[in-house]
Amino acid sequence: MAGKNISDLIERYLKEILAENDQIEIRRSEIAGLFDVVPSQINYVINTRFTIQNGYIVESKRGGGGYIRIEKANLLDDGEVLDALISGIGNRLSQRDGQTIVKTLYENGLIDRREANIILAVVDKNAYDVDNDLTEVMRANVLVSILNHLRYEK
Amino acid sequence: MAGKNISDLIERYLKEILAENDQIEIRRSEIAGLFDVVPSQINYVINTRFTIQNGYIVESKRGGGGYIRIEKANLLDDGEVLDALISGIGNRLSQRDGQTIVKTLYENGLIDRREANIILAVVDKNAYDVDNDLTEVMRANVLVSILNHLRYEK
DNA sequence: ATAATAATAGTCAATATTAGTCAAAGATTG
DNA sequence: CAATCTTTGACTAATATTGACTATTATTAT
Repeated sequence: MAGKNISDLIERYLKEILAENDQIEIRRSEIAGLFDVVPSQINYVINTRFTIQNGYIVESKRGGGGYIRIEKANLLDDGEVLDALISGIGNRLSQRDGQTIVKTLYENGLIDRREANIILAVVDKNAYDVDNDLTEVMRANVLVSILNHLRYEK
Repeated sequence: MAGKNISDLIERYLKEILAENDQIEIRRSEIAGLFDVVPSQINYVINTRFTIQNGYIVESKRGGGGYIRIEKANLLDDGEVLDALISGIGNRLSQRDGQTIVKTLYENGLIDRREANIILAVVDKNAYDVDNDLTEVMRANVLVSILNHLRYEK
């Protein structure tokens, strides 16, 4: 629990700031310098400790003036439904199963009609111009991405 | 929101003026001088931030009395907005351009915040678990599929 | 009129400045 | 000891900045 390793210290440092601001913007190299680690360790900390499951949204930009921004997500209380749906999706997903999931989301009040229609477009077999095997893989991935975004609102 | 590089500052400056006038006419070298950058950086800003996907139309003239004019595109109905956006998408689409499109959809009232959030999930770089080339192709396909669906709902 | 010159903007590629990925090596834990 | 987590760094990718060169239009000189 304490902070035996540097990643934990970096995590704690960032979370202390986030306790007072609901968003921070860092320069990766600065934080790395502060803790005397290689810059990519900051990515490691973010990928392991600031995920959406942990309640954080991370955005970044490269190039001059680049940054990494960490934001506290405003989590909704449908997390468990979403967890269940996500774990039910494997590596691939048929159009039919996708439609079933959309229906479940709608019936549980997680999305309205218009939102359902958008997601149905994503699940549609014509949305991917590749062979069926790859389509099923892509469909699974994209739908999971959507479900994860339904965890919070901006 | 981001604004630690000069291009962002120039963008913001121009958009502040455009918030009150629906068109502006600048002398490239003047703006460059104002921000102390080389003139061609103004082209960079325009090409990356004032495209049709962003909802702007740009015209210019060289020679004495030359100018660059930036105009807010005044698209009449939703169908026209969708046509313009779709025509700007080729076979591939970067995350950045995808985000720009979502923003334009929102600003034109075609989608609300929650819907924007869903489409952002589709456009997110983590939504496709394949190499970047294929991701860009898939992203273009799926987003076009969504845009076409937006035509027939309401 | 025509040609030369000045006054603009456009293009493109080199360089600079960031962040991201990935896998190997090392450390910790059970 | 095996599994997992952390640390490191070489390589990659995205974005921004710069400047040399080009293209277009207007003005001036002949």
